[in-house]
Amino acid sequence: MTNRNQEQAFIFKALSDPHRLAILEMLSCGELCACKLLEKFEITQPTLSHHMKILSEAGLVVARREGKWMHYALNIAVIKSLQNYITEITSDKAQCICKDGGCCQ
Amino acid sequence: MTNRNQEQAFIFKALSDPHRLAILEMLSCGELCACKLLEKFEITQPTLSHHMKILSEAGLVVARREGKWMHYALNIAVIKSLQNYITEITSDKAQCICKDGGCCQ
DNA sequence: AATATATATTGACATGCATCAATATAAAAA
DNA sequence: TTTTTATATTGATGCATGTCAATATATATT
Repeated sequence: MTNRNQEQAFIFKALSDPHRLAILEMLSCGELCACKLLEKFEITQPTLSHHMKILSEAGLVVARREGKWMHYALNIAVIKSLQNYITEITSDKAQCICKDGGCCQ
Repeated sequence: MTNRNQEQAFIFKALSDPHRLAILEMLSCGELCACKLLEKFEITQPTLSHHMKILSEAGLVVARREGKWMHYALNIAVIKSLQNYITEITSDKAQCICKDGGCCQ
């Protein structure tokens, strides 16, 4: 269990809530104000703030303050990196434990 | 917040544990026996069984019994579908809430 | 300076989760 | 049929999480 697995597990945890997935979806074509996100969900403002903190700490979104307002945008680099990680760990490799010989044959 | 988001959130939750990511990685080049997985981690047998159940229920792995032994393999279709989902929700779209006009400009 | 507005933090609550020891089940071997 | 082996289930424990009401902070407006 590598460090990389732990880092990526943390990012997957941020993605493991349907509200947060919907938020990312809303950000997919550009930056949005928190107030705009809040309009679209049946959650309170503190709950939205909590979700945005989790997405930010995972690096999935970047936050920008503009006066009173917070603007959030996708962090495409982190998303692409996650995609690469999924591809890597699920692709066949030359060296692999399953080629060590069996314990139960 | 669509049904799709809820389904995929469930899959991301299965991916949000470093042990489970390491298990998927071990399965990346072929089917493995539970006993072989167990050898490689500092967890008890019931804990491994718990993790395999979560991965199975998420559809990420398929289980096959052969006598006393359980063999697990990646379910590539579900993994590909997850990849597509990530791409979809994070790609720019023609119709998007962020083009509705602002609440805070 | 006082007020209003947008967002963040705190504290509480109920639920969920990773883990283990103990036990149960399933299948093979003796 | 009894024993052994591989895996699953149960129950308990400590910790994390999503949610809200209440409050605090930050910024703009008057």
